[in-house]
Amino acid sequence: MTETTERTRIERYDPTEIEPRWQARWEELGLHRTDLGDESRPRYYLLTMYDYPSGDLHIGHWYVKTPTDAIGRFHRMRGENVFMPIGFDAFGLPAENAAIKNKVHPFAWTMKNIENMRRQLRTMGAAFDWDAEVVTADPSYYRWNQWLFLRLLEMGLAYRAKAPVDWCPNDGTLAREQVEGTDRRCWRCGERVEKRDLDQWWLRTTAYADELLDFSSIEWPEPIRLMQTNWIGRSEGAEIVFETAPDDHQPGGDELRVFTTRPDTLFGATFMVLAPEHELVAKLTAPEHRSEVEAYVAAARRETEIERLSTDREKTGVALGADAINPVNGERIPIWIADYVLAGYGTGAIMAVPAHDERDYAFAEQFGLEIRKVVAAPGTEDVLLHGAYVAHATGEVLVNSGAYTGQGADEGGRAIVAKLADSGKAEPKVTYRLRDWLFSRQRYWGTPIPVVYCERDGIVPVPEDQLPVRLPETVDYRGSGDNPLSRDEAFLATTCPRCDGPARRETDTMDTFIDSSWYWFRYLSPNADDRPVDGPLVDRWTPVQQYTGGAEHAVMHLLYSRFFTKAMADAGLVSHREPFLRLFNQGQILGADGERMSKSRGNVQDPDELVAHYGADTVRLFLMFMGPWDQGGQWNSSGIGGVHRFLNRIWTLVLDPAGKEPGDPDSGELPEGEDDAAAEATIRSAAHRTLVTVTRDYDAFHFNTMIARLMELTNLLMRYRGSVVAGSAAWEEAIRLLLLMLAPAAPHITEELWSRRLALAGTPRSSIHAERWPEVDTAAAAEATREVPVQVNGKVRDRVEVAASASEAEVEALVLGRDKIVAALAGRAPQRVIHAGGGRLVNIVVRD
RNA sequence: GCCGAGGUGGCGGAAUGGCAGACGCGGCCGACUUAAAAUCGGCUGCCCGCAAGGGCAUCAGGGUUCGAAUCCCUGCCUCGGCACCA
Repeated sequence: MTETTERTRIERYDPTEIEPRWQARWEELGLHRTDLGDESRPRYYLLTMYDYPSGDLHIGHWYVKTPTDAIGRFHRMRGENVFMPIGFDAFGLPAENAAIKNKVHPFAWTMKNIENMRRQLRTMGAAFDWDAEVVTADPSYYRWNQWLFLRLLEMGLAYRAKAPVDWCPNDGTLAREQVEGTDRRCWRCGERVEKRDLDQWWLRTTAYADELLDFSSIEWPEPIRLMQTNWIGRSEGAEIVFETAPDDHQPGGDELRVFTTRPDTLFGATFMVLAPEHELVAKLTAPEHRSEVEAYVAAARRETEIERLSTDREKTGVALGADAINPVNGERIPIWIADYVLAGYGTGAIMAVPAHDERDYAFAEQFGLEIRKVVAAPGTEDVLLHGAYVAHATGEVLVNSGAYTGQGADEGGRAIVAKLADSGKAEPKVTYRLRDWLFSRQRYWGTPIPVVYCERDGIVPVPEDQLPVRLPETVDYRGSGDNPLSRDEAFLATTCPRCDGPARRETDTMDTFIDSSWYWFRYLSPNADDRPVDGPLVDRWTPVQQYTGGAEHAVMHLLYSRFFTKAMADAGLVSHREPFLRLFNQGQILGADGERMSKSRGNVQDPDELVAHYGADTVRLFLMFMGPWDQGGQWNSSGIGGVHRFLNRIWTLVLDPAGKEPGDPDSGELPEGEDDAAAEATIRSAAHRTLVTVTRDYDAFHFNTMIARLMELTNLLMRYRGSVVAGSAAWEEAIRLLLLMLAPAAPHITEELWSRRLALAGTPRSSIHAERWPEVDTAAAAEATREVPVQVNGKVRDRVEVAASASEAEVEALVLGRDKIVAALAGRAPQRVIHAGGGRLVNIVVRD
């Protein structure tokens, strides 16, 4: 029999057989169940964002989860007790919409999807601890949303109030961050959002505004921190009190408070602008302006329904026919209303300083109002303005500012505030862009808000022992507009817990972001039926060490979770104030067309198909190999064969080291100039050097280069396959290291090969995933010689091979004698010789 | 408009002050095969040259440096976030 036919007997690498077998086995062994009570090892809570059970896993889910799994497996091999739970964000609109469309109950639809996703998730071979699973639509979860809500209510962090809110005709009320784009569309359905005055439930996120700006105890990516910082939008300034001036139609004397970040420009205030919704508008409007003002206010109410093209459209507004008095100089200045002043920010009124604010400048130009320069950069005091001067130059001084003229702008501003403060006309003030979180929703498929409305006692919380307030199972959730729960008389009618009189239940449900604001705590005790979170476990296991997920949640989920953690800390439920110590945002996988993957575009890559063809290990590896994890990218499957071939080579290498490929010209020969000992040293050195970089790459989540290094090692071993050193101690060690290093990324093939090797060696079976991460042998990793590139004036002209231990003087002597260098120097004397990077390179500097 | 990330072969990308293009895809050539596939080996940035060798090259332009894809300045382009927040 020839070697060729012998070779054909080697079993083919067949992931479709191997992978389900090991997945079943791991589950049987409970390999991925975390003993939360194990204190013998350091704990590592690794969290990846749970998913909405839309029904289908797409490649994007794999892109987040499989590298995260590799991180978890790596940490486990490093001796840590890793907890990697998973669950489902199971409340939300798509279930309800699907229910309306297909006439299935949202619960049935959701649970069917979860079933399917559990199956798909298992095909990843990820080490999720399924025992910790939570499903937020389950009463055993959402009752604790209700419990937490009651606690927040007690603490004054939840409240009900009437305010102009964002309203989508399909989806009802929305949080501010759920309204997207200049033209203000609903983040879910894309419909135009309107403003409505409604009584709604709010969470007082603004109570933690300053603390939310402090990231000093967490390691989050700079872009996310910036986005949150900008979203919170802290502005320091002053509140200044203007008074209305008396005139024919009103007596004056009303306070008009404004917030400004530029009190130094107070002398430049030449008019005031109120938001159209401002409470004093009606009172201040002069009779001859009334019709015009009322028309403008009405138009502003419809504003969001009107085509809004861009933020730099023309300014509009109308004068009220009343004046205010500038407290700093007693000057009368006209009061206008305009929609560029927002009712919801600051005091809903501004002092307009056209000379030093672009918007005020545009408005003043539009309506011919006075523009008075009061701040000037040094030497520009007499220069005419051609636009608002807003820059902050050093040495700016006040001009046209009465007694303050000539003072530095900052110092003058402080002095003006201090002076006015004496008479109660000003106070330093900090204002935030952040608003409280509107979390009540007029939909069925969410957590019922546990309060009742009593005719006698008003709003009464449902007592704890009556939780959960369950969602009624049959309800007419079809149709739009009003709230489905309000159509269910049986749900609606109740008695007041306080007076036993007739009462009606709240029919709003909670925003699903409530569910995700604390779910990682619940993973630690998903079945506890007497408390939301387990104090001792929470103390031991949280904050989460590493969180992974998309950056699209920057100002929603990630900010809400920080808020909840702080609120829960203040409620005494947890002992720390930040949820996630380290955050990593992986990039997004786009469709082959460069667009977001979506069913409607038809550009969704189905992972099941790829798994059926190549196996999960190949898909995992390919996703990690594509590029840096935080970068994402356009889907293009054309390279996946290369990764699959890599796994095939490893398979061959391990199972058939002595094989000689038919047609391989070098097979069986050692590289020229290498004897057995040298070859073994080369192999050992390569394996240990690979271990150094691979360890570093796992730590830094640089999976693409990690895999490249393993490919290099594989390619190197491939050159020795069939030679006398194949099967040597060095070879065996390299194979062992290769499998261990690959195990976190490709768990199935490595487990299979590991078990076969153990069987061959007659050693008792054990999982590769229970092995310890190998130690580097630094002596073996060292190389005997190094190659030094030699530059002349920065251009590489030669390379020399020197002993690793060669001194700079030795290298220099050798280099200067080389033919190519002598030629390149062309008789010129070296002016300087630079030995760079600890002997990595030599640069000879000569002058022409 | 403001804030942020980025721009490197035909393609994904590597190198974050020291050999530009690791690794992979694709392509070309060869081995094996009746043949093809699979597999294995070699070559593959562009230009000049038979070759040895040389020149050019990291969006564009300038600067710092012995040395720049990397640092600085100016501009262009792509992607993400924000949307008149006083």
